[in-house]
Amino acid sequence: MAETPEPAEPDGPQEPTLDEQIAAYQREYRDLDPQVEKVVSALGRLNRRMNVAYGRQVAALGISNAEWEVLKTLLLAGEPYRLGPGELAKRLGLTPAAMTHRIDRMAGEGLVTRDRDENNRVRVIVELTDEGRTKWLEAMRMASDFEEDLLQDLSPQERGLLGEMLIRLLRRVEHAQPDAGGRLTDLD
Amino acid sequence: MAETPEPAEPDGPQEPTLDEQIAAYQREYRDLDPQVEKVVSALGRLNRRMNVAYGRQVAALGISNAEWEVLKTLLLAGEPYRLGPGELAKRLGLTPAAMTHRIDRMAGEGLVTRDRDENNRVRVIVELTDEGRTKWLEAMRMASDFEEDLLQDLSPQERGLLGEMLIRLLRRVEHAQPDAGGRLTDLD
DNA sequence: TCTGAAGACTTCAACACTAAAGTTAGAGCC
DNA sequence: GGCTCTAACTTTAGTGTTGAAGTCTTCAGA
Repeated sequence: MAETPEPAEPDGPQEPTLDEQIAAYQREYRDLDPQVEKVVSALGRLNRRMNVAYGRQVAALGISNAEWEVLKTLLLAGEPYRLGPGELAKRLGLTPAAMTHRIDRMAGEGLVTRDRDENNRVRVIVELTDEGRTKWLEAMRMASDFEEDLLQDLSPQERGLLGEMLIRLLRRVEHAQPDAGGRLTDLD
Repeated sequence: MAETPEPAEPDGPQEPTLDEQIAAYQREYRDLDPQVEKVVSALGRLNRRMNVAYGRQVAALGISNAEWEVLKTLLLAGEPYRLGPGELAKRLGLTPAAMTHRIDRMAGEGLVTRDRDENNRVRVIVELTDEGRTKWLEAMRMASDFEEDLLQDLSPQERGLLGEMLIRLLRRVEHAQPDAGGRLTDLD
C-alpha cells in the first residue's frame, strides 16, 4: 500500500455537479426552467457552504453558530445590548422554550446575563456581557474577512448589481408570504 | 374591543431592516465594507425565507423538508433510484445515525424501501417507491412554480447574470475549503 | 480455514428544538 | 381588595440529531 489517494470506490456514485443536477431534474420533470433552477440551486448550495464555513470559524472562538446568532441579535439591538427572551426568540426564529435553554447555556459561559426587570417583574432582561461583545467582535472580524475574500472575483459594479438583484428577490419573498407563521427562522 | 389591529407594542424593539442592520454593525465594527455586507446579508435572509416557504409547501403534501431532501437525493441518483444509507448521509450532510432513523420513518410512510444487498450483505439499499417518486414530482411542481414567481421581476438577461455570479461565488467557497469536515450540511 | 482488520450500518446516551401545559406578575373590573 | 384575564416566561414530553460504542459481514493474510 504505497499511498493510494483513492479510497477505493471503483465506480461508486458521485456527488452531482450543479449542471448534472439540473439535467437530472429535467429528465424527470420536463417543465423545469433550467435558468431558474440554476439560480435557485446555486443560491442554496452557496448558502449551505457558507454556513459550514461560518460554523468552522466561530468554533475556533469556542462558540457555536447558534450562540453567534444570539450575540449578533443583541448587538443589533444597540446599547445597552438588552432584549427579553421573547423578543430574542422571535427574531431568531426559535420558540421561547428553546430560547430559555440557549440563554441558560450562554449565561453559564459568561456571554450574557439574565436578570428580572425590576420595573416589571414578569419580564426578563438578557444583556450582552463585555466578554460577549468581545466574542462578537472577533467573530465579526473573521466573518468579514471571509466574506471579503468570497466576493474577491466580483468588481464593485458587479457587487452592487448582485446586491440589488438579491434585494429585489428578497422583497418578493417577503411580500409573497407576510410572515404567515410568525417566526422567521433565523437571522443573518 | 373594536378590532385594534396593533397588538399593543408602544415603542418596543423592531426587527431591523437590512440597511439598519448594516448600519448597526458598522457602528460597532468600523472596518466593515457595507457593500459586501449587503450582498452577504441579503443572501442569508433570502435563503432563510425561501426555506420557510419550501417547508410550508411540502407540508401541504404531508412531508417534511427533511424528507423532501431525501427524495431529491434519491431521484438525483437516477434509475433505479437507489443509494445506501452511508452515501445518502454523506450527500445530505447527516451522520449515518441520523440517516438510519430518517430512513426508518420514510420506510414506515412508504416513501422508500430498505433492503439488504444480496450481493454484499453488509450493505443496505434504500430505494424510492412509486409513491416517493410521485411525492417528489408534486413537490417539484410546487417548488418550481414558487421559484418562477420569485424570479418574476428579473429579465432573462438578469437571471443569467445572477446565476453566473452566484456560480462564481460558489466556486470560490468550494475552492477555499475543500470539504475539510467531510459533511456538506445539506443539498439543494 | 482460521484469524484479524476494515467497512457499513445500527444502537445508545446526550443534547437541542418544538408544542403544549404550567407558573407567576401585572392589569382591569366590580 | 378580591377575581379574572393576559403576558412573559419556564417546565415537561416527545422528536430529531450528533458522537461514540457495538454488531455483523467481508476480505486478506497465515
